[in-house]
Amino acid sequence: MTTLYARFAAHIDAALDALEADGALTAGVDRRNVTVEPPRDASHGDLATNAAMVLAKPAGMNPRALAEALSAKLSALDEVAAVDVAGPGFINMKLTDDAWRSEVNLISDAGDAYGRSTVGAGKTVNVEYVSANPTGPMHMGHCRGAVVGDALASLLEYAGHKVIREYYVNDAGGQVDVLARSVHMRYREALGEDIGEIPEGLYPGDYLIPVGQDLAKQHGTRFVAVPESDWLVLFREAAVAAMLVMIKADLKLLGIEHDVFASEAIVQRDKLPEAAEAFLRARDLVYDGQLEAPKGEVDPDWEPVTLPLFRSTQFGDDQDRPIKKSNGSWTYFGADMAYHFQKAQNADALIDIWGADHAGTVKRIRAAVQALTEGTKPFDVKLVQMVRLLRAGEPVKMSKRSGNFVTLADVVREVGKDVVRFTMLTRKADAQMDFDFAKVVEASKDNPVFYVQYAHARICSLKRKVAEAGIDATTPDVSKLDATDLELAKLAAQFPRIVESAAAAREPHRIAFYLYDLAAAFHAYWNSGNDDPERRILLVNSVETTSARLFLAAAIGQVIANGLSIMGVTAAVEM
RNA sequence: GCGCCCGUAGCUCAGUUGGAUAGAGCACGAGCCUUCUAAGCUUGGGGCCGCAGGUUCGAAUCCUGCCGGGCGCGCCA
Repeated sequence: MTTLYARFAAHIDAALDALEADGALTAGVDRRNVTVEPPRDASHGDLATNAAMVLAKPAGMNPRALAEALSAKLSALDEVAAVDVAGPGFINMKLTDDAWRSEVNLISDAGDAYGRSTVGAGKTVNVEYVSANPTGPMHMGHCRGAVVGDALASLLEYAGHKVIREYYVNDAGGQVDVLARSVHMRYREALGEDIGEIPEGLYPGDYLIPVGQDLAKQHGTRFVAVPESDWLVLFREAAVAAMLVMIKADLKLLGIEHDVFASEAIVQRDKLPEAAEAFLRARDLVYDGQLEAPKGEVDPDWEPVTLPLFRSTQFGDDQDRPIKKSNGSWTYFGADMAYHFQKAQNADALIDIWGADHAGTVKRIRAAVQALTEGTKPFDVKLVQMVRLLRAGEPVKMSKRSGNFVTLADVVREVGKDVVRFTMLTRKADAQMDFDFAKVVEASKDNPVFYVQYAHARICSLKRKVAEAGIDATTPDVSKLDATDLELAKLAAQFPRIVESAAAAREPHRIAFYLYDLAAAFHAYWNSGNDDPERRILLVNSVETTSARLFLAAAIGQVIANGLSIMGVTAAVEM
């Protein structure tokens, strides 16, 4: 049994086939833009399709005439009560009540699979997210990308993709050397030396103290008075490993677990950049050349240097990009390019979640992926905007220098995983957002986290009440659901198509907005029982109506729970 | 100087990839609690969708040019 919207998409497709067979429609016209949607204005009916308008032009036909022909076919369907053609060629359908009742049954039968889709066709998508430098605990700056990436990964799974959740560990650059030097100071400190203040430019955080202590325990004084070159690699690896343990623990607080932690150092050790360079040189996409001096302000230190450059301008970038530095080591871009090359071997599509401050590097990586995969692997970057932390309306001050940043662990501890995750998904990713500690825990309609959770909890409480009242609701009869009840079913029935469109657009926030709408509709339904006791769900003198409405409410609760599971938020049973 | 993102109600934001009369919450006005949890519900007012052109049956959505805001801009990560 397919869901209602999927079924009607198939009905329309079949009707168009029939029209082609009759010679009433030119064969072979592209149908990709044909949609089935609820009309904006409910008075137009339950479902609308733009098929006639979209197909008329390429078929060389009059849209109204095509609409009439198509509506004749559609009106023959059992589930269709009425069809009319409106405006320039919209086909509006009113469905029978039974069509909607059967969807309630379907939700109940499908349970936590309701809304799952196969549009992903099992294609593998690699979602790379977080990828914070392994130099300290996670702070709030990383949080939104982590949640958006994780929810997007779940959403794509729900829509039928295979998903690889990946974290790229930048353990090869200068920053991890700085980390290693910071740890070396903590190591000496652990051996009893008075190191005083941690010097400017090193990481001052206390979280490095145990790392130094461990190294002291393991190696004693061996690395105190020897040159840096003797200990740098060892200390770097130990420090990065320790940082990753912390980061994984932080991510776990948010319910996030990656499948793959890919190391930049290993990318370099395995000579992947060399392979990528050779691949590109063979196609004349890497050459040795000089970049022009930047326009605008003149930098007196500018000197032209010959470097191996990737021809990213051929793929729409503003200038070609160096893949190696003048000292012969790889640039960040050079390694990153090779890393994406590797990811593309094991996936059909790549998605990166980046902070908006990296917007300037999107073009070059896109160019590189296009060049290295010869255009065969779709690649998307989702940019995630900054979150402003507020406490009672006042911005929370953060200073990385003093180590006084707000850690992710602190925030999760204060407001909870569910609140953090849901809140991060209440804006589209590329819009800036405020996170106010007071507001996100507020128990009011103003707070979507609470509002959606509350709807689910209410439904659970209802099940308990019905049981307490001694009503046997085990054999619900959906024919007892009237037109008012079915309005809720209509909204619930949209969940599968919301999932598909959100997945296609890579926009998990749409699930959050949909759940808010569904919760609002349920609360309104519930409250209508205050004005009119006949509209209550629990009616002690009518077992049939009670069990039917409870069945409907349970279906709404199921959809809310399914949506929340995509977001990684717990569906509260009571509040 | 160039590139990217953004501009929708007084405020915070949605807008189903081009559909019909542009929506929600807050705030403001008016109703509603001996309750299946009022932790809310119903209802009213409020809009040149930044501006000007273009594309077509049809534009908040796509294209071009301006105006305004944010971010970035040679070998950092």
